[in-house]
Amino acid sequence: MELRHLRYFIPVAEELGFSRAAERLNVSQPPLSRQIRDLESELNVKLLDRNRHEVKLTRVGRALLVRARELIGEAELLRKHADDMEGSLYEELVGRL
Amino acid sequence: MELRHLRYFIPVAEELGFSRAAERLNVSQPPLSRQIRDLESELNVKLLDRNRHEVKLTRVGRALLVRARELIGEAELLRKHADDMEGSLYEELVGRL
DNA sequence: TAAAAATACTCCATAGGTATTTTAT
DNA sequence: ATAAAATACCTATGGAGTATTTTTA
Repeated sequence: MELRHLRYFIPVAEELGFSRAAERLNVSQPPLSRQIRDLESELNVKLLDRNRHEVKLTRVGRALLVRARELIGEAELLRKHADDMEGSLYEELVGRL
Repeated sequence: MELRHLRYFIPVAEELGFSRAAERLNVSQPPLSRQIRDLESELNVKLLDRNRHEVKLTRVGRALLVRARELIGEAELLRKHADDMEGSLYEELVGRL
C-alpha cells in the first residue's frame, strides 16, 4: 500500500464514480480502476459495490475512507512541518545540531 | 512522497548508515540512497548529514523521523482495521450496508 | 588502506495512457 | 442508446540491481 492508493480512493469514494474521480485526479479511468482493485486485493476487502450501475461504498469502504483521509492529512502535515523547519534552518549551517 | 520513502528513511535514521539500512530492508544500497535523496529534494530539506564518514540526523531529520514513524504506524493500523472488519463481513453479503 | 556512500549504467516492474468491449439502464 | 466501468493492450517512468568510483578516516 502506498499513499497513492489512498489519494486515489478518496475521490472515488466521494464522487461515487471512477470517471468523475479520474477527472478530478487528472488520470484516466482505467488506471484508476486498477489502483483501486489493487488496493482492495492487497487489503483483501471490498471497498466499493459496483453492482447496479451506481458505485456505492461498502461498510468497510466507509470506515477506510475515514482512515484514509486521516492518513493523507497526516502526510500533508509532515510536509508542512518540513517546510516550517526549513525556515529556521540556519542552525544547521552553523553546525548547531 | 509515498510511504516507501518513509519506510526507507526510518531504518537509515535508526542505523545511521545506508548500507546497514539497505541490508535490513533487503534492498541494495544505491537505490536506497536515491530514494532518500528523492525524499529530501521533494520535501526540500536535508534529513541527513553525510559529511564526516558517519551519517548523522539533522534537526529536521530527527523531527521528521518521529512523524514518519507515526505515519507508518497509522498505515499499519489502517491495514489492521481492514482485516478486523473483514471478519465481520457477512453483513455485506446480506446487503445490510 | 578499508569502510561506506555516490555515480553510472542497465533492466524491468508497473503506473499510466488509448482503444474497445461489456454492462446496466 | 448512453453512460460508466471493465478489459486488453501498449508505453514509459522510475524503482531496483550490478559494477565502479569517490571519499574520508
